[in-house]
Amino acid sequence: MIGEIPGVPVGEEYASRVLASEAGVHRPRIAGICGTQATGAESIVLSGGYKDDEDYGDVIIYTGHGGQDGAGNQVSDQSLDDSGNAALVTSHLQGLPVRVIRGSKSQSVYAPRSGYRYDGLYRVASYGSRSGIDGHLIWQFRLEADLATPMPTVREDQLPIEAPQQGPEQPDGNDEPERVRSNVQRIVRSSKVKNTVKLWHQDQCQICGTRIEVPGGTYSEGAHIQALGRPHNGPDQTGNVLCLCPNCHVKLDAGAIVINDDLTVVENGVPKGPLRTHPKHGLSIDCIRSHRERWRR
DNA sequence: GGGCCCGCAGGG
DNA sequence: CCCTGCGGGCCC
Repeated sequence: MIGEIPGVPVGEEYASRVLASEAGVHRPRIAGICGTQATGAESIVLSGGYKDDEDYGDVIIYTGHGGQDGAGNQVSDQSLDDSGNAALVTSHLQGLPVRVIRGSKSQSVYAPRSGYRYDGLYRVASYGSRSGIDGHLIWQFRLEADLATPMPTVREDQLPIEAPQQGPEQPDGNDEPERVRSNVQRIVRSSKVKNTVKLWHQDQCQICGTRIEVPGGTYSEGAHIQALGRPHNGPDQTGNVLCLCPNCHVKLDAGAIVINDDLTVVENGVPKGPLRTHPKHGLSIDCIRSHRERWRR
């Protein structure tokens, strides 16, 4: 289950991983990432197992899993083929929320004194690879707290991390990027209907054929033909959704592209060829007509 | 407190 | 099915 677990408030504590698992907050009993490439990540645990992690409370630099020996040393490179890491990529590409759980073994000042604590929803703002402390390739994910997610409590026996001091012995400039809460983070609504359509088309744009491939995944957008809500009142059904690249999505939404009843794509009055279709993906002619009527000119 | 080893659920 | 993974308890 992606997002909040009903009945589980932010700050809920669990004495053990087994109890957190039974509550559904973080189902795996050992692994730090729960999820798959297809669904995205449900939840992650910060438990001090990866020394390259950084925890600033509302921003977390989370290291993917894999490549370790039993003693917590990186002995080989990490990969995005690893299901947990690929799940975090999907969460980024689809803008999905990820539950964050902090464990007492984390070195962070935000770690709970004992056991595990659910700390709310975060988004995967970015990700990338680098050489880790132990010299092997690691993948890291920047998680940013949702606006509704409160700053976690600081352990009383530890001081919060001080910002780097500006002193005369400091070199000019500042390599440390300013930590500012990004409230322009794009939050893409994801629905079962859109995911179904995107899966049928394997993220290939039904208009231009583009399939955006990035490390760890592919990207497309589910676009409603007839817009939802007033005054258009389009249905949230697969017959009213297209799998599109971002460019064609904008063109469809703003009327640069309309579709004829015979599924010919028309861009600014010029026929461009047939819409790509899939046998399981029946389209609503009513919705196509309604969209065309909206942009009659 | 550290090392060990027995775990199980989730995922391919 | 087999394998892995930011446990956890027990022994020393």
